[in-house]
Amino acid sequence: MGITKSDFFSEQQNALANQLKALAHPARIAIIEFLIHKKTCVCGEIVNELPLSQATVSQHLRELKLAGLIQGSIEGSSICYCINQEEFGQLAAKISELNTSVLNIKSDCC
Amino acid sequence: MGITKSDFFSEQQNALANQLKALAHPARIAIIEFLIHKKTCVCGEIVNELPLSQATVSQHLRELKLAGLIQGSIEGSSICYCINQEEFGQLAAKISELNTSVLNIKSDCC
DNA sequence: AATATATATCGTAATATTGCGATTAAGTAA
DNA sequence: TTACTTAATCGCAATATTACGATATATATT
Repeated sequence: MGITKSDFFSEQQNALANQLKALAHPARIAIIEFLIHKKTCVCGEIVNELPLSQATVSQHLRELKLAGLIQGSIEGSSICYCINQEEFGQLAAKISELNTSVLNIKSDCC
Repeated sequence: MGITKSDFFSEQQNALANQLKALAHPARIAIIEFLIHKKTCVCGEIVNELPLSQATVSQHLRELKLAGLIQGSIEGSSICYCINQEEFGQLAAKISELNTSVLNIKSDCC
């Protein structure tokens, strides 16, 4: 008990849940928004932007990377991060698709 | 330590993170998909659809309700659930907006 | 080589989530 | 009223997440 019963759900459901979970933290949303705001790769500045320790920010970056939402490439002694536009687009598309279906619902009792 | 430092992030960032967190579980995605599939309010059937106990499903429904993504209304001795189309649409719009910004990024190093 | 800078990882404490059996609450039917 | 049905809540155990100091790693500079 206590563990998420992933085995009983579909690949798609688990995959979507994982990417959403990666986004579902204010610090990680702040990172994404910062990368959007900078409109390019960002080396190093992320730690200074957030009210969190370097270790914690690194952990958040790791989770976004694992979920495929950002990429990092070595640039000298630091690391450049940017959004994985392809993956982010696919996630947005899935949500949009769900919403299209939601709009088709004709509720009759709520 | 260990607690999410919500105070240091904006209202918007926390609100978005909360709604995403509500969606970020395969069981809760399955619930949303089931409500979409039925195309109307659903009374009672949700527990039978999921490989989880009644108590656990009720808890997931509660979280979706707290996040505003679904609504429940009393229908005799059972409860009818349906998606809150307005709230779901707003969440989808936020993600879509983020993605529009992401598409404007011209990465030069990743 | 020695030092400095940037980032990742380890270890650990605090907190949150997941899941379920048992119970409660509230309506329905007999 | 008593029994039945439906759904929420309680209490608890297992697991996961969040955060950070300390340490490790890896590149750059002197």
